[in-house]
Amino acid sequence: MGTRQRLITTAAELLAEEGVAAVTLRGIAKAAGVSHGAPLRHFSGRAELLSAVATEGFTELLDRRTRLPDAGPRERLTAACHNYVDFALGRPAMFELMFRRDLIDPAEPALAAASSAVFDEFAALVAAAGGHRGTDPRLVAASLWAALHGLAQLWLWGGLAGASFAPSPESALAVTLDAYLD
Amino acid sequence: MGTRQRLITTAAELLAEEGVAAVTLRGIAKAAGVSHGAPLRHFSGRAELLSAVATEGFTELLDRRTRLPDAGPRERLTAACHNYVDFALGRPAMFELMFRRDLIDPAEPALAAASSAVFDEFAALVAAAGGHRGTDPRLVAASLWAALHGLAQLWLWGGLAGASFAPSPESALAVTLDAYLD
DNA sequence: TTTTCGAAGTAGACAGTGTCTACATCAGTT
DNA sequence: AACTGATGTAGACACTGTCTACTTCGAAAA
Repeated sequence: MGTRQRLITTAAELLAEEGVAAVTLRGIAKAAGVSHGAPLRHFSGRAELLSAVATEGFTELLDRRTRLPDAGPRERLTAACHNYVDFALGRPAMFELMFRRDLIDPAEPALAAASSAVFDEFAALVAAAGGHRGTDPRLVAASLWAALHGLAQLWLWGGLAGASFAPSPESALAVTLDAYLD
Repeated sequence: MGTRQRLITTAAELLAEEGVAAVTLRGIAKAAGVSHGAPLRHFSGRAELLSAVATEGFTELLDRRTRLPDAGPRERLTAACHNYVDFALGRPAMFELMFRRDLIDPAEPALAAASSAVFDEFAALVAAAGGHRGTDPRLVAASLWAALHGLAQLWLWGGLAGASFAPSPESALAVTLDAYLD
C-alpha cells in the first residue's frame, strides 16, 4: 500500500478511535510512521487529506444503502432512512467530519461526486416510493434528507439532553417517517 | 461596560464579520483592546467565553420567536419554523457556533438553560397547534425541530450544490411544513 | 490614615498546530 | 554515466490556548 493510501487509512482509524479533534496532520503522520512533513508530498494540505477521508465516508454510506433488502419501494426507502441515521450514530466522528466544511474542501471533485451520488440515490428511492402529491420528488428528497440529517445532528449534539424531555432517536425517526410517508 | 461583557460583545461582532474560525482568544482580546491573557481573568478558557456568546445566540433566537404575530396557533407555529431557518441563514456563523460542541461547553448552565428554553417554547407551539394523532407533542416537536435544523445545516453546508438539483431553502421548507402539518 | 489583600491586567513562556523551505535519497530515463 | 523528478526528512515560522510570575490598584480592615 502506497504512502498516500496509508495516510488516508490511518487518518480514518485515528478519526474513529479518537474523534475529529485528533485527526491532526502531525498526528496522522506519526501514526503512519512518517515524518511530519511527508503528508504534504501527497496532499496540498490538511483539507485535501481530510477530504479524501470524508469521501470514503460518503462512499461507505452509499455502499450500505445500495445493498438493501429486496422489498417494495416503500420499504427500501424507510430502510435507507434508518440506514442514514444508523450510520451517523454508529460512526459519529466520520459523520461529523463529512459535514465540517472548515476541515474539508467541499469543492474537491471526488468528494462532491460522492456526496452527490448519495443524494441522487436517495432521490431515486423517494421517486420510486411515490405518494407525494405533484411536488418534484427531488424536492421531497431534499426535505426528507434534511430531516434525517437534522435528527442525526441534533442527537449527536446532545440529544435535547437537559431539556425536560429526552426521546430516543428511534422514536423521533418514526415520527419523521410517519410525517413524510403519509 | 465591564471587560467581561465587552469581550462577549466583541467576540459576537468578530464572529458575525469574520466567521467561526476568527473567534480566537487572542484575536478577541486584541479587538477588545486588552492583552492576550486578560480573557482568562473572566473565563476559564475559550470554551467558556464562546459558550457565553452562544448563549446570547439562543436568547436572541427565543426573543424573535416570542414576539410573533397574533394569529392562530397553526400560523404561529409555521412562523416559528420560518423564523428558525431565517435565523440560521441570516446569521450563519452564530448558528454554527451554537451547535459546535468542540468550541462550546454544552454543560454550561446558562447555555443549557437557554437552549432548553428554545425547545420548550417550540414544543408548546407544537402542542397548541395540535393535529398529531395521539403521539406525544414533545416528540413531534423534537422531530420537527430536527427537520428544520437539518434544513438549515444542509443549506449552510453547501445546499446540495454540485448535485444535479438545487432547490431554494424556502421551497424545501414548504415541503417540510406540508409533511408535518397534515 | 495606613495596611493588607484580592481582583484585574500584563508579559513571557510552553507545547502544539499547519505550512513553507532547504536538503537528502534514490529509481528511472536519456 | 549523468540528470531529473518524485518522495521523504528536518528545521523554521507564525499562530493557537493555556500556564505562571509580576504589576497595579481600589476597597475593606486595622
